[in-house]
Amino acid sequence: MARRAGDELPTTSYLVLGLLSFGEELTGYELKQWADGSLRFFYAAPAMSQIYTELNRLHAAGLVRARDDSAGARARTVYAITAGGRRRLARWLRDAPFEPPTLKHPTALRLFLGHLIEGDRLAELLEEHRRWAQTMLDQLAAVRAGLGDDPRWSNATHVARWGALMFRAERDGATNALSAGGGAE
Amino acid sequence: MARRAGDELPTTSYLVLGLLSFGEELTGYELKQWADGSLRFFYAAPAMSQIYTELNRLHAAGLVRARDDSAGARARTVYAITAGGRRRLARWLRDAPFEPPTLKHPTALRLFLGHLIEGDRLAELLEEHRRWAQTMLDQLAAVRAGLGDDPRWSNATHVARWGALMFRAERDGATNALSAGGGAE
DNA sequence: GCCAGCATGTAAGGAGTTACATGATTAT
DNA sequence: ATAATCATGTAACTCCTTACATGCTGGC
Repeated sequence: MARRAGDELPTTSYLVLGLLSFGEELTGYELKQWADGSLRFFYAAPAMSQIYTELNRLHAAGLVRARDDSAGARARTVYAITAGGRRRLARWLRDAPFEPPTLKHPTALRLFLGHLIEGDRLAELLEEHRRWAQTMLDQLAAVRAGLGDDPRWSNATHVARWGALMFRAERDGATNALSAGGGAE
Repeated sequence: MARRAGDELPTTSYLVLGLLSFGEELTGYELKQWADGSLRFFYAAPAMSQIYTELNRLHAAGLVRARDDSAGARARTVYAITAGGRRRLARWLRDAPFEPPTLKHPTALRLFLGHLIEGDRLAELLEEHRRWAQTMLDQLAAVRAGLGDDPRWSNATHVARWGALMFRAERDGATNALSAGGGAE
């Protein structure tokens, strides 16, 4: 991804900025937990080190404010979004052109190349995929339950519902492939 | 993505090797067309330059064979998978551990951050997403029709069916979000 | 004659990962 | 005590993309 136009930020920056836009002061560590806990259902969660990189970038650009919150000998820096950061994020949300989702689906790739795998092994993989999708559905349901009726999370609830549709498609796709020949053709 | 274990190849290598595993001799250009035409539905198609990079890598490792097929002044190199390449691919398909799909879903991210967008603009984005998903469904249906009953493509057919489930979830998710508040909350 | 498509690459560089390194605090 | 969790970073490196560069060939 070369040559980003001068002042443009990568999507991951907006992702971090977005998490901060709910108003809380958060550490890098906490941001990672948020990302892993809820965002990952629809957007690959960045690595810990990447979060710190983004925070530095955002701080250098004045889009977040850093406050030292060390307790005793323990280092702790909390970040909050600035007014400029909020404007910048809102501008991106409004002006960025539509971008289709990016998907990399190793299991589907392996099914596509099924002529080179033994049926049993392929079935195993599809079964594992099915289990994974079911786990995601369960975790998503838990997240959704945690959101409750708070109107502050109404958009999160919509996304969670959408996610449930996606993971059900994943689960059912694997199940179909399994019964259609992944196992005993 | 640092420190790939000595002899391991990135998934994109296996993707190219996989396209060649159907037995035809193909140019880099043709591989790109294949990738764009059928594979992209479940695996982000690599850029042209990346395909050439992979072909060089695979050739250096003896996994593909290159044959000069230039016609007159026009350069043309066709690549074919070698026996070693086939073995290597089969080994990966068999031994590689399960890997969950990677998804980056900008529209869902923007919906998640909907508190910072005007309803109309959000609705516009969701509508665009819905249209995109419908287009993918149409194109996928065309691909599927082209596959026919040829048993050689039975796995491709399974993948295409799976893909249809996924894109329907995309379309319906956007539609739901649209009626649930993306438009007029 | 000219444009779309065929065909092949190189260069620059951003995005993001894993591995490494370090230390404080809290629960068992 | 000791393991898990909290917390922060650096280094090295791979992947992959965009932009650039070049030229042939066939159809209109």
